Amino acid sequence: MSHGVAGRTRRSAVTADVAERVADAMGALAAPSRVLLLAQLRERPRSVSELVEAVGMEQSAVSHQLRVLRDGGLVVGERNGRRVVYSLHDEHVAELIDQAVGHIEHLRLDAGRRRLAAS
Amino acid sequence: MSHGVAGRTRRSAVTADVAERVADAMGALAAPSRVLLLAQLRERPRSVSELVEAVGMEQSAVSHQLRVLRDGGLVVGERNGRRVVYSLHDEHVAELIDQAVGHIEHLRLDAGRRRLAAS
DNA sequence: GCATCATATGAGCAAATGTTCAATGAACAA
DNA sequence: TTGTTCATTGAACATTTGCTCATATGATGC
Repeated sequence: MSHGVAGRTRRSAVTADVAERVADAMGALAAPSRVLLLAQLRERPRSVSELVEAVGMEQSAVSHQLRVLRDGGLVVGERNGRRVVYSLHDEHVAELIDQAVGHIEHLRLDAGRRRLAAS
Repeated sequence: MSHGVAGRTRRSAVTADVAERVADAMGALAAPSRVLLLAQLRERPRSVSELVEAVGMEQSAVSHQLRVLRDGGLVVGERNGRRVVYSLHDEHVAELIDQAVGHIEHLRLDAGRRRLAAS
């Protein structure tokens, strides 16, 4: 965990700067197309053309979205001949995806409870 | 992590439908202003006016963003006299925020390594 | 009733986002 | 070299987002 004082769950304050970076990273997960791409890469590394076939988007759109994911530090691409093989940046990203998907599963359970509760 | 048996990491496939809901939920975390609001609420429930003061946004903007968070199922608001007190929807949301912030801390360590690796 | 505080909501607008189309690059084969 | 395949990039465009301003709603007190 963070480098705080021993033991206690002492979360450092979320400054405007941190908030912006968090928003940036989450923004990378905030498009269905990118979630699909990440889900594919969570299974195993794939080349761009494999991704294109898997998610059914235009090749150009996939490249654009991969760029967003790269800039967000979520995936890395390695050239291999003509192909460029993408994979998740690391285990931590995989966990982040699991957490996000898990959140959805969790939410379905009590959907419809989201309106403002009157006094 | 999730509630699966160890080893058999059988994650259900991420369909287009799931991807869209995940993107929706992450979209709620994809604005600095909303991250700031959530960070405040993670500490303790707060009324709208408290939030306004804490994050330094206009009251109208805060209300608009709270609506997004409500629609996303991340927070709930309860009326208490003239005030409306908001809090995180549940523990799971708190964990999601921690995870997101934790991801940032994690990322700073190897920033600058995000360009496409040439062969 | 009216005045005031606390919050929500709608219109309008600038900025950001996600896609497609067209062009460019990079690796390989003939 | 030329041609082909795989991928990236930029421009244009429609859509969405997040804000401000103005107005509405709701609760409380006079």
